[in-house]
Amino acid sequence: MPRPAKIKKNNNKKEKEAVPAKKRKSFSRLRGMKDVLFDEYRYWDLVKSKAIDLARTYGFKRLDTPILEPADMYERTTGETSDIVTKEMYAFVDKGGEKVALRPEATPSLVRAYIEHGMFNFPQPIKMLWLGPLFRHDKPQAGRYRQFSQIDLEMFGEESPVADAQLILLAYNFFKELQIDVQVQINSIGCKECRKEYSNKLIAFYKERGKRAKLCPDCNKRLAKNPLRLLDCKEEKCVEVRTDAPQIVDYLCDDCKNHFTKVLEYLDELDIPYNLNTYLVRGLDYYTRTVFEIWPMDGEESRQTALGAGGRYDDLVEFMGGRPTPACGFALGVERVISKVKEKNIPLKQEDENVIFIAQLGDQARRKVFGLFEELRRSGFNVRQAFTKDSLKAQLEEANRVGAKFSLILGQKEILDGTMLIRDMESGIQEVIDYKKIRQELEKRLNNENKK
RNA sequence: GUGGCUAUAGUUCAAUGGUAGAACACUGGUUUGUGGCACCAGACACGAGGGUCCGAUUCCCUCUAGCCACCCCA
Repeated sequence: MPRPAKIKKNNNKKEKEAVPAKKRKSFSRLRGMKDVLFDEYRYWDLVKSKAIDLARTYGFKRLDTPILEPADMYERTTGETSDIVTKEMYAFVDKGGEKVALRPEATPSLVRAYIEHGMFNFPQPIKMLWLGPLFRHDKPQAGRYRQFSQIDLEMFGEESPVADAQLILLAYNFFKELQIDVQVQINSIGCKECRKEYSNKLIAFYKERGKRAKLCPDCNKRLAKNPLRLLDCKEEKCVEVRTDAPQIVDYLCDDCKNHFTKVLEYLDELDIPYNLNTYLVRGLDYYTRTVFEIWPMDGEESRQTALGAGGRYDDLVEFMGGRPTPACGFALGVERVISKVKEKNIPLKQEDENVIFIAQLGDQARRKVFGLFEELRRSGFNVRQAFTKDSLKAQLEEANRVGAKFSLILGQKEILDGTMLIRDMESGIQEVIDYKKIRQELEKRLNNENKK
């Protein structure tokens, strides 16, 4: 009976809309969202603490901003034509009728905070370290999630090229210390004035006869909307046309050229390997002058997803209603960095050392040992326990799992004698010790360990 | 948004048009006051819906999800 089958097939498509209404017995993660479980979290700790330590030594101070912000803040800064805003933003109207968005990037929030808290009255420059989740409704892929995290470093109120170079140095050191080989791609896209001039030249170039036909459809649109992005296209035909295109470095005004030259000089001075990439333009509207990306130096050239990116945005503070304030910054993609760390098999810190496990038998012992645990913990010992378990076997299993060096065991017999057992977990040898001398005994044994 | 590959236990993977296996992990036991090793036992899976068929985890379709590439981006 093939006929009923067809009818049902048609029904199937209609059911598609009804799926969410279906009763679900269990729940699963939303698309593109990740749970970070215990083992994975060790990598997060490594990456975050590296960023925090490094940033602190360069004088960056940490701050946080809300996850929810006014949606139009991004529309007006990130770019009304950018994919981030037009296609990927989690935006909705809240109960108060306000159009809000889950932040798709950090910089606008940080600029907003700078202005809102009158940070121009603080000693300049303001150096910020920010890290947290961002949201973009993308199609999930390698190194891309709908909720992802960035580490952001921003510097406000400093026009000097030293600032640019220092940020790049910081980013470079971050990767170096994580043992990830990277290369800095760098370019200058000038200021409002010289970029405009270059932009016109570029449009003129691409409008020369025959060229438009060779470009991909996207690039034809870009020509009207955002001509700089033509340089970014990876389509073979477009790359070919591009080779003869005018280069922005030749059109920078004196100030911009001077600024960029200095940035490069500092990088030379610091021995940071960089590639002057005249095709590098960033996707966000607010960048001026220096722009850069951090690329992994892999054998495979195919995947050239940036691990981090940033640049200068000298007009943004004023544009968002603040005083004219030069600024620059960059962002690192935490998930991408972590996947590189994993790829390189970079060793994580060792698990806890010198763990003392406390085991008990019977209610009376359990009660007594509660106090001992607290006492030892306060004295700085690395203590562990499994007081919910009754059998000694189960407790020693746990001791083994956490890699305990010694286990202290208290049972009825020991309570009566005023003693406790100390078991060396490696050798299995155990001795009876005076309950009152536990601390001394532990100190003695741990000292001996360290001497070895 | 477009395209390719995939979907079996907690994990990594098998097999099969007719009752789905292993390894590791987990729980219990050998040892009712002693972990690691060993041995024994146990629990746990065919992503969802539909079709073909006597019978589908297997073949077909749709959906969903994952991975990957494009777009874009960190």
